Amino acid sequence: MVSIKDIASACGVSIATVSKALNNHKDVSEATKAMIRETAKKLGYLPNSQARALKTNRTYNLGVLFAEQANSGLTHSHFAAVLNSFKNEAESRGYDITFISRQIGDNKMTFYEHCICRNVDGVFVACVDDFEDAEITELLNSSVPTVTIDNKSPNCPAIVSNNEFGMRSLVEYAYNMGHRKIAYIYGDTSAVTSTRVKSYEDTLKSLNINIRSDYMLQGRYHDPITTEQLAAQLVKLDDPPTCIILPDDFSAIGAITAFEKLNMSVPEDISIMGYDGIILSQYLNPRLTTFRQDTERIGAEAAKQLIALIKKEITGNVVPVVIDGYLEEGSSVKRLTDD
Amino acid sequence: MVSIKDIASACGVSIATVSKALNNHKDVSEATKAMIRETAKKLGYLPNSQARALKTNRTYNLGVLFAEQANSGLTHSHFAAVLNSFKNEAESRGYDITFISRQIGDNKMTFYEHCICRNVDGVFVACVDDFEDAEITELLNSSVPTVTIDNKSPNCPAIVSNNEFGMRSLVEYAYNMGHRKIAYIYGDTSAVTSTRVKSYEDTLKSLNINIRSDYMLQGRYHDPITTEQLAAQLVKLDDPPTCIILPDDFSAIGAITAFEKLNMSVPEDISIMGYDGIILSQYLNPRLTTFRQDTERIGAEAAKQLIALIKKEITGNVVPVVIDGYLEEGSSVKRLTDD
DNA sequence: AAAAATCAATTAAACGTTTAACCTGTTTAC
DNA sequence: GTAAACAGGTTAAACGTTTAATTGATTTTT
Repeated sequence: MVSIKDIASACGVSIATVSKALNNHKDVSEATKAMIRETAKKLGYLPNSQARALKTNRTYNLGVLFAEQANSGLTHSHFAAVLNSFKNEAESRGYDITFISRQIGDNKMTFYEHCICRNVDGVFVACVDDFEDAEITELLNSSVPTVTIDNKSPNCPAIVSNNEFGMRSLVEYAYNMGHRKIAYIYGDTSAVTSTRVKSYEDTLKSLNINIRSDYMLQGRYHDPITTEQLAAQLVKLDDPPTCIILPDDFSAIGAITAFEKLNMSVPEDISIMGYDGIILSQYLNPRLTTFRQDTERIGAEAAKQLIALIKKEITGNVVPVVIDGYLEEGSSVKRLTDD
Repeated sequence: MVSIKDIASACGVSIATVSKALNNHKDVSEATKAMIRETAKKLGYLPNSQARALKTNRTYNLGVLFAEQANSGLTHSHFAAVLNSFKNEAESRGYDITFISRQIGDNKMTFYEHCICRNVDGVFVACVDDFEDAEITELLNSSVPTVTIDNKSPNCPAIVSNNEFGMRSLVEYAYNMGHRKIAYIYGDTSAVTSTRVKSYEDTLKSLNINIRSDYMLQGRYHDPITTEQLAAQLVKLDDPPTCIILPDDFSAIGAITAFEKLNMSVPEDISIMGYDGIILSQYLNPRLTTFRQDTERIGAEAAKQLIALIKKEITGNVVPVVIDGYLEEGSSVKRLTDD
């Protein structure tokens, strides 16, 4: 590969001059710069990013931590969409993105160690549902600039979807459609879940509806199998709900499966609502009423915040950026006549 | 950060000894190795991957080129699934993956140049439908180890899904269901498309069905909008087809939309078939009959081949690895009574 | 007992950059 | 006319590794 040294000897100047010319420093004459740039192009010179990083400690590389309990990875529609917009935004600002794993070559390591080895400028912790995990906290408490989504940590900027508003929208929608027996299968224990659960309860209260513990079941995110069992359980209650809110759209498939097996039809016999608003949701039968998260903005905002943090334009102690969404009305909720 | 130098002075040995000890060379005594490893751990030493790469020219980093005309990126279910298994396989073998863009910092560059700058060990060209593109050929003809999918190039190993078999399966299935008027909306011009078109034509011939040009329309991959128009066009023919094969499952949504608007129901009024077998396909209404590609194996095989190529265990001139799939029978094709 | 081989370490150069410090010649200031 | 400022360079060190060449001591061979 052609290096700065080759350009230097071709131009009859020192390598320092070449470096400064290519980085457009002020103490190289325009004439020399022009000549250096020209020969650089002619020789097909390309800077070696690791040599540069070694000196400057800047890699223009962002780590992405993409792991969750369900381990669906990139096939997880919602997170894939978030990552996609993160990627687009980061790339347009000159940053590459690299997935953070637990190994480089033969060396096993923690996520944090991986970041240090690779010297990423910062890391986007996406698609993580357990922020209590030892490896995650190690990373979040480290000096590596970090941005998270859906996590309220004092340590690093966070992009949070407006889960309070989202859940309220869903419950109020069901209420307005005449439902009073609204069940909720919620996901794995997490900040998102507790926000949604609180909002579910608060909204019911504000609507003067009693909170029933038999209508609240802990399920799992992105897990149709678990959801299927729980949904079946709910409709077999003596006093079953008329509407069920599911942890996410993909899990809603589980509920649909459960009702098919029980020969119940949606929304005639039972109404359901999802969360996320993935593309799939609008092609399910019936179209799913769900709360659409703005994945486009979430990802882009995460990239902006992370880069701002890297450039020290902001500090870690910021108030989370809240991204709104909207209720996507499908046809999975029946309007009850007795309303 | 703690470097090899710190360990050296802590242990009272030279940095060379430390390096060799940590890389487990033979010419360091076991006792010294043990002591060095111990202090390395105690000091929290982590190797700097760019310094190492600078000397060794091995980054343990694989580039991924992920771009197609529709520009749906990671939200493209089929390619996301392929990438996911590629990622899993690569990571389990100690390789990181980094997306290849056209910029690093403020420097704009071609894909090839990006690979050189970052010094990736190899690159996986996925999700590219135009292998004639100047930037793609520049990369494929370069010295960068490369693996492609769905592309037959003499230059680099390729993983190809068995499109001949896939299309034949679909056509024969339709035939066996009694269909004789089988149309095909095919995707953008590419090796995949021509293989499928040829297989479509060959299969019809072998079944003694005439090939009708009005039943063959060029559409686009992953583009429900275009497909919607073309599907509508097909059913308005004087002698319309009874079954339509679509370029992929996502585009099938376009056909479904078209028929909804025309008040036609699937499969009662018209039968359709997709291609890919994305998760979504089995939750469409009706469930889509489609040819399921083995994304799991395609991605994993791509990673294996690429790493083998990097390690020079294989040369570039290999016969493409063909991955089979299977027909996923849904309920979008009607059994015709007149059979 | 001398020569050869082996072991365990060190020295020093190299990978491709960046950058602080220095140098030299010209211009400006008064 | 001399000092100061500046423009446009160069030198050399450094970033954190790896590794070929070397050294010196011990062991083995004959």
